[in-house]
Amino acid sequence: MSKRKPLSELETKLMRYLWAAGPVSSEQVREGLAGEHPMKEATVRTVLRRLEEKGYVAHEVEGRTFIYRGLERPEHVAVQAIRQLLDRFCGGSMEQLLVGMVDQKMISPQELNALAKKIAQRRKKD
Amino acid sequence: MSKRKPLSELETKLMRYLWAAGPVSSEQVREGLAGEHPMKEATVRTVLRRLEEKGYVAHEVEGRTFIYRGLERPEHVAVQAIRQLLDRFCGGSMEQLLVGMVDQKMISPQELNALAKKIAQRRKKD
DNA sequence: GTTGTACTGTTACAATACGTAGCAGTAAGC
DNA sequence: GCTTACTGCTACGTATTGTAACAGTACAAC
Repeated sequence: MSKRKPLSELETKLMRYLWAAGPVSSEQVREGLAGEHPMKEATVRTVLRRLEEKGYVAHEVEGRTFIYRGLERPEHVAVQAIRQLLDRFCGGSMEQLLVGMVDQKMISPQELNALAKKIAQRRKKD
Repeated sequence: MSKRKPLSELETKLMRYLWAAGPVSSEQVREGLAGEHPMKEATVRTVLRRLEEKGYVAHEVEGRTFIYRGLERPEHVAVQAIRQLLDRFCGGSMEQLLVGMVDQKMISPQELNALAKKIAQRRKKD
């Protein structure tokens, strides 16, 4: 059940680029990240391959070129990671976690309340 | 700014024990985890030392013995990790993250709403 | 149809991180 | 002094990560 290997630092960078730029070739990835993190093209391909092994991306062949795309929305990856955090640090208690967020001023009680309402509202339209 | 190394699997186990058991010696940690994860005492001490280097625990000397304690509440460690997740995967948007949680049925809109209210209520008493 | 060219497939290797310890040193108590 | 109970320092195999070269192959252009 989605007990996937976590993303390393560099892998995360590539994923972010994939999510932002949509389906791209390895060369495009290299160019896109050249400023932030220069790599040889072979390096990029290795990381992409590993990402595919880990199940985060897939590729399709276009002509002779592999076009990669992220398999999941970033929020989903984040949420899966949070699920682990919950178990590991908060005994699975979502309340504890939210309280912690408020404590650390990650979000104010007002904002939290407003967001919760907003989300509930939007959900009603099913 | 709190750009700390993350906890490994085993390190997390030790932290959980420290949080649950309060200030303890390395030997106590070993005994406490003997069922779940048997280790030699030297191993326990190495992990504790690394935890201290990473800034998760501190020790004080009692007689000849080091007594370790966790520096932060577990929820805080979780929240810090979430902060990173937010930046890395949701462009810092808390809303996106909460929506993701609801999408993946980590929490229902109703529960979220109720918790938000509860937390806001409790906060008012300052 | 030979020769580049543009890709992918395979393999390698150094640097960390992790789990697991051993051994040396030292202070305390007997 | 000798033993005990600790800590300090060091080591080491394995896995992961970042980095990449080299080999093979198919299309493209002569």
